[in-house]
Amino acid sequence: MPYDFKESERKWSSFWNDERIFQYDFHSSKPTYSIDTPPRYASGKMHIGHAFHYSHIDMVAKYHKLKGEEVFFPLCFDVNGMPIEVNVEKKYGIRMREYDRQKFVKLCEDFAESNIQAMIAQFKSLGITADPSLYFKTDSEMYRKYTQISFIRMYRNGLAYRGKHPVNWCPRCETAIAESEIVYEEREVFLYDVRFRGEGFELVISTTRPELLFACLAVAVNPTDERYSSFGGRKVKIPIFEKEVPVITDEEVIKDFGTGAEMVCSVGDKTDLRMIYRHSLPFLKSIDERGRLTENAGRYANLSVQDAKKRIVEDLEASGNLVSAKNIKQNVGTCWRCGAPLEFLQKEQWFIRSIDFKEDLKRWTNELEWYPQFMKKRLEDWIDSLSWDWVISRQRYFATPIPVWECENGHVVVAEEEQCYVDPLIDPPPTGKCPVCQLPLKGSEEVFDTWMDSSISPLFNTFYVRDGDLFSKLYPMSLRPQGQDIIRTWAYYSLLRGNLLTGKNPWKSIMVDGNIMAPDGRPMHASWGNVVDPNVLLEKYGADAFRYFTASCSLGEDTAFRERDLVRGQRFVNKIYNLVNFVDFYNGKQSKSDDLRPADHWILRQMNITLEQVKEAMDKFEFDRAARIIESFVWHDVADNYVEIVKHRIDGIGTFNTVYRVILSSLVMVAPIFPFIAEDSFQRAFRATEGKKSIFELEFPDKVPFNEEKAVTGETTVRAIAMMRDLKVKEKIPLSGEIAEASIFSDSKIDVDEGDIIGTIKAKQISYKRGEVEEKVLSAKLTPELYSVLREKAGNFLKNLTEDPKMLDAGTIEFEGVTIRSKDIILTKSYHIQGKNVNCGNHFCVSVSK
RNA sequence: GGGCUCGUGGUCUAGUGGUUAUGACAUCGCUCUCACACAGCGAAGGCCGCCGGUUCAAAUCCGGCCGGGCCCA
Repeated sequence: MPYDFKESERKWSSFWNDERIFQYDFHSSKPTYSIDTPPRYASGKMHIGHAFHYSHIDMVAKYHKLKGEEVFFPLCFDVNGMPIEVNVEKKYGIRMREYDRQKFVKLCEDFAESNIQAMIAQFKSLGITADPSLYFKTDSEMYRKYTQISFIRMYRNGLAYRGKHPVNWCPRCETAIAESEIVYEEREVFLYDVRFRGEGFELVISTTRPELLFACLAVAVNPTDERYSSFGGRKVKIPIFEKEVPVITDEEVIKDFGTGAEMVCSVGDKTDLRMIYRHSLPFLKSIDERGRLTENAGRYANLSVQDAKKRIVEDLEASGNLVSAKNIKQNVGTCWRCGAPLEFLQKEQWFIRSIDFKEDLKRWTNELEWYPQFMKKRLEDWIDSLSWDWVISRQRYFATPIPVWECENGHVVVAEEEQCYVDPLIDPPPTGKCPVCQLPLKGSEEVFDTWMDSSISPLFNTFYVRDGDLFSKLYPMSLRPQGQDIIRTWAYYSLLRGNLLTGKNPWKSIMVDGNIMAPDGRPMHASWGNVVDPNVLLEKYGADAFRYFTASCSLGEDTAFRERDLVRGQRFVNKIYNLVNFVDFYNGKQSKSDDLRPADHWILRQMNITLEQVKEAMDKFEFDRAARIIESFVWHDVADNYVEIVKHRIDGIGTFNTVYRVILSSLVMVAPIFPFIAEDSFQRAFRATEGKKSIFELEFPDKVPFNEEKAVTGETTVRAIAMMRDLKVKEKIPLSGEIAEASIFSDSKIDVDEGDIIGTIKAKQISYKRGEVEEKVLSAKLTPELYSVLREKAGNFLKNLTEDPKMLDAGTIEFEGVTIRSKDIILTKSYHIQGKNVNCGNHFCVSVSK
């Protein structure tokens, strides 16, 4: 009966769940390994990226459980924010801002909740055993309560404050637009070169927005631009408006865009915004909510942007200050709903101080262990590039309300911690009236940036505020696993919040994953038709095979999806299934006791090496490496070689115990990657003897003792047998057929286990022969050390050696004044024995005769 | 435009100084071999993206270019 992965997966995922195999035990004496699980976004269907990323995390969880740690791996969902709002708008054909706010929020909650059961089922189908007893949802009042409390604490410590910052604004819809609601379109626009005059010089700037001339705060040039090297710090006058502004230098100015001089306006685009912060320029309101110029524009006030542009260009031309105008293509941000070009508008916003902590942030970043290392650089670069504090307020509906009230004079009252969770649009303020001017207070309509919620996950997980004892036990967490795309958001904000609120990093290590690309190497997009559905794959190959693919992806790198890895994974699962059949079949059928033989010592040595290497790889989250090492051991050492050798003596207790132990250890090693076949195998063939409920209650195996000398003999035996079996196939002798004689050809004494050779290849006798082999040196390999000694003589030496291999016989060779030991040289030879097919390894050849 | 990253047989991947470059999938041969034909053994297939530099020696280090990916509040 072949392995029925569907039945097995159904059975064991329910078993793990029912038996609470992966439930965290708060009273355990084992050390805790805690994972700050990325809350899965509750917008619906499972994408292959989710399946990939959570499989990696699950491998870490299962590996650490097998290492004997108490694993804290919460099951959690992220529910706030715009994608769900958009889904709800689509589903019901409504528009958020035209709909009753509380009703809309309710629709969002229901929509998200309706997806969660399906997502839990998806996790189960992948063998992902996040712990339902550590469950949270970022829109629950319980969770939002701590988002609000953390804000209140930061506010009381002066870390949260109110200030002005631009938002993207649609002048037609008269509403704020989130970054992800912006649709960028390439449009033809005019680039105008405009003359600014200074004392004794003039400067021609290039701009696509002459209507903002009046809001020009400075003219910027690149500091490395030789044309303008003497201009920095001087003053120029804005044409028409005759206002004087400074010339500043900024590296962000692109030298070959237009004239290489540009005006910094309040606020034309994002570059302007960064320069305003960098050079401490004042904000000046230039455009109002309806997209008209403000009174700061003087006689152009109240004109629409388009009309003002036309009038100002005319006036520039009339006054001789317009040098030229030419067509260029430019990406313009437009409203996703109405297509109108967006404006940047100054609005009151809430901020969290972060610029003050740049140096601290870099230190905190450095204190983390990064996997892979290079991801750290991305966060450092991000911190370096910051120009303003974190803006945490959003003008949306479905998120945690900012717990503040305001009077009409702008005095702010912040909620008391005891009130939380609180919705200021529903609940009364703690003070009744404004304590400053006694006017009525109005609840804030603003909500938090969703990163305010998600970035307290390590605090929420560790019972911050809720339970001091647990908090000191669990914080900081062991690991933050996350995607590379959110380093500058989730990782950054969590690091900042964790430290500002507790004075400590939220985790010890961070593991950053890449993305799964479509098979064509591009990102998956529904519109490109290259989306791969993980459910189809699970149906076809099973979860273990899918996990094998995910394991084969190097951490931190983008990987194009490749179905053939699932094929390989499935075959490997099948291989394991059959190996366990072998063990199961012979279990208890031993009739005599026997001692370990060289091949047994050899397989134990190989197992020890494998255990060590797998541990090393898994500790560094190198799943691809771990998978390769295990596969090579299980498939080649164990299945192809060892099992063949022990078949003739499997009736011995010692032999069987070694097979049993090697295969059980292999199962434990592979269990984080292949949990289903590992559990299924354990239950079938090992549970009764091991006395544990699940394979995940075993411990990652320790090294076992073996005899090195015998292992070497074993290795030679294994090689000899492999070569002889190959010869039998070539000579068309059935592998089960008997042969008269097996011969070993060598110039020196070869130690082998004759019993295993005879037993495995079914030979009547073994003969040793010498001197009959004709050798030809094909190539020679030198150790790196030898290369560093020989240096430029290396090439010449190798040439001589190939022509005259006898020079090696001396043990040491004098070559152009250098002494060389022959054991530092590895020769590859070809061998011939007259009239006979032979197979050869490094030191000997073999042949078989019928 | 900037930062980081990847570019290796038909396809995908291992390998970060040492001279016939690892393995998988696909292809072709031979074998039902008593755990497994989802297997075993074997064969064919590569100017290691391009150009230049460092070195006795470069897929590997450095520089430039080309192409893919993530991010840029």
